[in-house]
Amino acid sequence: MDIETKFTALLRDRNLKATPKRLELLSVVANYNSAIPYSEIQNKLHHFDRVTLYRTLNAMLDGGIIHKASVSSDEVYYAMCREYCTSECHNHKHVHFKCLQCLEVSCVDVTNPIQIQIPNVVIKQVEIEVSGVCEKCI
Amino acid sequence: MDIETKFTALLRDRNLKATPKRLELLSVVANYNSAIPYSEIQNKLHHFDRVTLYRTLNAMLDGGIIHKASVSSDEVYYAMCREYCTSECHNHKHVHFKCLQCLEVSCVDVTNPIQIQIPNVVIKQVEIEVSGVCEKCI
DNA sequence: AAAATAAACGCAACTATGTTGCAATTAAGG
DNA sequence: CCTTAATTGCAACATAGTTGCGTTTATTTT
Ligand SMILES: [Mn+2]
Ligand SMILES: [Mn+2]
Ligand SMILES: [Zn+2]
Ligand SMILES: [Zn+2]
Repeated sequence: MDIETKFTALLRDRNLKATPKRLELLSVVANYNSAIPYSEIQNKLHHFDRVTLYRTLNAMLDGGIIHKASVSSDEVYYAMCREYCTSECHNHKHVHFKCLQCLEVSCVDVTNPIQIQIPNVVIKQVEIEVSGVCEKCI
Repeated sequence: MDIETKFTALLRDRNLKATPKRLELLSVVANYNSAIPYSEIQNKLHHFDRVTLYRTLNAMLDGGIIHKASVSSDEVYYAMCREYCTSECHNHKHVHFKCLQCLEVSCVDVTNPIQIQIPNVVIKQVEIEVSGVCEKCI
């Protein structure tokens, strides 16, 4: 089964029409070797209307198909969800790493499970954003 | 030594003039019982010019006097720096917790040190954003 | 295969924050 | 009190977010 068929099935599974725009956006996000910055999506999809891009991204986020990987509140990055996610629950066990040199953001699985405890508090979600220097930039 | 004198000294230490605007902003941020959302700063300082607020916040961030406590990319929250920080290095050992119920964001010290390791990568900074339900909202 | 329908799309319009330049004001030091 | 460099307010521009609405289209129904 080719990637386009896969995306079509994925979209329909989330009750979203498999339109050319959505398939194109997904292929752009999926084919990027790391988390893709918003500006890069714009570059690659400059023929999209601004609002369409906005709504398409939101639909994918809401459908649990992509997720944000923003690190340190500058540009927003997007990456495919690997696990099964929904709008309410993005089940990511990984962390986001941003290289301060090449500005690449990637989703990284950590071996040792992160244990965070806060007294008298119910923890629902933990997001970890790591920055430093990546393998290529050392 | 009263709080205003303290802030004046703090500003001068970072080579920033201790102007009434800056002292007022700092007192607003410091007197808030948790991390203060941007909109709340605006409410309390509606007599500030938009650009002045923008530049004052930036000066405080750059001077390592306040820091951002943004959680999940909605509104930006600000809090006083407790440790000695600079623009390049905000030395925060704490995590940011956001209550999904009351939307309060707070800086929380964690007892057990968080250990994150990523192979072939130099880690410079780790930011942890926790969300859930706070003590008051349980 | 054609028709029906609900969703998706493009365009216009508006809001909000970020950002810069410049002239006027003001804090800090002598 | 004077000087000077920093700070502030205003105007102006940029960009992302957001909504409404008429048109188009993917998918379902006949
Ligand atoms: Mn990720
Ligand atoms: Mn904090
Ligand atoms: Zn790198
Ligand atoms: Zn709460």
